[in-house]
Amino acid sequence: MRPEFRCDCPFTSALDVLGDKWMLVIVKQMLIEGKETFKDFTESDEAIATNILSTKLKLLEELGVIMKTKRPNNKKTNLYLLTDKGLALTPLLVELAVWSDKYLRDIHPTIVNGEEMELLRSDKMAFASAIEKKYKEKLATIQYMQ
Amino acid sequence: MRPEFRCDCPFTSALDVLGDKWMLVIVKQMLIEGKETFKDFTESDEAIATNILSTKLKLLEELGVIMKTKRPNNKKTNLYLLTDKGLALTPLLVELAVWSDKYLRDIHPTIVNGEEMELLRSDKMAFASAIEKKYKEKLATIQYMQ
DNA sequence: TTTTTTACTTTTGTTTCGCAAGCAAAAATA
DNA sequence: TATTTTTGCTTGCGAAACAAAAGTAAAAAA
Repeated sequence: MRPEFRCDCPFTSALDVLGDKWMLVIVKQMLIEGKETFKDFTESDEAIATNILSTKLKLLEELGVIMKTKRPNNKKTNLYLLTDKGLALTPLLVELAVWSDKYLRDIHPTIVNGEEMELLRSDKMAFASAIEKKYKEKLATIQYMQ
Repeated sequence: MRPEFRCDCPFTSALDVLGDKWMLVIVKQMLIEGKETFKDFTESDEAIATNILSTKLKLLEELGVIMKTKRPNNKKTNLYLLTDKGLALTPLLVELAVWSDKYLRDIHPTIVNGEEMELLRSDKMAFASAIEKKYKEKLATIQYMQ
């Protein structure tokens, strides 16, 4: 796997890999919404098509952003879990949300605005740490093939 | 202009607007590489096609991320400058570079690795502040139609 | 006055996206 | 045990986005 990088710029190279409509949305669904199975993703608000989901999950796995595994007692359902490389995208996702919160409300007034946005506004690093910690605890708790 | 948002999630909404191959690359070229004119962009490492460049510049302007203006003594050449909304993308760009630096080198070894990466690694917020400050100083210095 | 530069648009592919349908294996149910 | 449902895909096809090449028109430079 070599996603054909445009040049040697670190900014651009990240976008060569993540810069599309779906890659970071899938990571967000795993990190924030706890989605783990193919089914989980298809039932999302964002309504991703199954062929695209399939393609992107493969890409994310090849990149090492997610791992594909199973629960010990289920041979059918695949479990998709974030790796360290995937979890390291948390600060990036947080910056996306911070920018949306500040600058997108004028053209998209229905962006969610609940209590959970308070911590994001007052201390984005604490917000990032909290969701990272939560995900790591989950990884330590659930059973899956390693 | 209403870029058809998939849902009310702040993460996803940012990606509805910025999640493609070019939007953030153009912002980066302005912020980091000082590109200001159509010509400047066409001469980039990333080699954007002129039709796409034209479309994306329009989109960025409609979004309020950039402004299109001219120098007082030149009726031909357009000047593209970042607005506050565009400058506010600095922390996001910095996170992209931080992640590339840490996690993309194994599959893309020629990513630039000069002295400027040191500050990024040791203090990313200082790095972000430095480039934001530099851009603001430039805005205060150059002449353009307001 | 002619040439060059700048900022595009147009044309014509090609690739990616995305809906709908289909399918096979595993799991759940009767 | 047999049948139905669930899960995780793949396939086919139309639509949209992307991209290379060429063309254009106005301004600036020579």
